[in-house]
Amino acid sequence: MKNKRVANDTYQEIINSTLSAMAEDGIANLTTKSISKRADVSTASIHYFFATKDNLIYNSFVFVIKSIRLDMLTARKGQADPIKRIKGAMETHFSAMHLSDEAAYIWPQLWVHAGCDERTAKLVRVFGARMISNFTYDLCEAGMGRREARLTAIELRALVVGLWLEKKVTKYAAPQEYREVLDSVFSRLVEQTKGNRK
Amino acid sequence: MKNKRVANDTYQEIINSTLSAMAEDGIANLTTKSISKRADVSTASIHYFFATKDNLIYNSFVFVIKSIRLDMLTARKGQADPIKRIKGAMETHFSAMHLSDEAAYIWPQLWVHAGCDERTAKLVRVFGARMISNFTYDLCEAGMGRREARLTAIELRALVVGLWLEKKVTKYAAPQEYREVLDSVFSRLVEQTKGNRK
DNA sequence: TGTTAGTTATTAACTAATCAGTAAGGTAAA
DNA sequence: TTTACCTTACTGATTAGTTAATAACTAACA
Repeated sequence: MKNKRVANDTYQEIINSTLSAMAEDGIANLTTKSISKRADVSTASIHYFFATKDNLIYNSFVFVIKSIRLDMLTARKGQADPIKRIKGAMETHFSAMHLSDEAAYIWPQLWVHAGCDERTAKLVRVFGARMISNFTYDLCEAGMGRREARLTAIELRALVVGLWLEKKVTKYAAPQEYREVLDSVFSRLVEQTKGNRK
Repeated sequence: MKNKRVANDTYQEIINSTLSAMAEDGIANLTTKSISKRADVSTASIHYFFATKDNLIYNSFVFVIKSIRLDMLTARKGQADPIKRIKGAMETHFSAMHLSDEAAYIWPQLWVHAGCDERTAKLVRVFGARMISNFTYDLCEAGMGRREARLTAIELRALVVGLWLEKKVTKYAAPQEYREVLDSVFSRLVEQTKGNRK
């Protein structure tokens, strides 16, 4: 009954299992055994594909970042209105289509890991910088000055992260309240840029 | 050379060491041994004071939350202007006076732990809810309607969390830019409530 | 066409190190 | 002399990672 799967399946299954184990029990309780159980492979297979546990964790994070970046790119495409482009990107962050609900708990783990692993830190930094850069571009197109656009982009990015964290992790407001906040931010943004579109 | 410290010193030293070990190596690499080395006590002492490692982690988090809450209360006191009260609270979050710079890395760990430990989740929830409640009260006093005040409070709270996380963990903007963002948010807030103070 | 040689995927069984927690006893202050 | 504090020395469980063997497929060749 060996070799029942192709290699690529097993590789991805190990990553999926890593993410779901991490989401459920936290990175502190993540073991090769718990991962191997979920993926229904031996612990040796994990080392066959990823060499070390650390490397597996890093590659799982790479997968998450890539997935979200892809989703955001798709959401941006074919959207002519720059403010709507930002809205789409922010909402993608909330829904995270390609990822399971479990995997959404990965973000805080990513931040934690970035705090003590330079490779992961770089991953997070590059992703965030690109998001701010995109938002700045969009806001300029909507008629904002360069400086104001950048500051607003930083603010929007922080807002996504903050709202997302509160909704997913701490949840002390009702779910629809987070949506209302997001909506009111966008009507303010539309108001702010009204009249000076290029 | 035994018994060189009083119990309370050791107790607190273990908590401090837990926090700094967590900040440096992450909760995943937190061991009783690494803590005992930092605190310069035996691992048995940790169990003498806290029984289990889990309990030690929880109590360390309690200490962090209590410290920040105390700082925020102090910052609020004697400040008549409601908007400045909010500003003070948000800035406290950034400076976190009583805590070392290291300990500031604790927040993401707290969120992560809250994701898989109900006791910690409650701690975080109660703290955040109180902050939103305070902000809502202040905004009402500044002349906002109840509903708008609550939504703005949620937004401000998310902004603190987001900006703080980006500044401390991901840092892809320059340090003074985060300050500029915070300042522009407050001038907007002053503008928004101008004229309708009670 | 069937044999074989080689590659890839996978495992059971192991190891050496490390882990959280315990037991028993020592020390100093009250 | 009791009590609170703290240690050394241990334990059994668990850990990440290794090894040696093998199953399953691939392609070259006879």
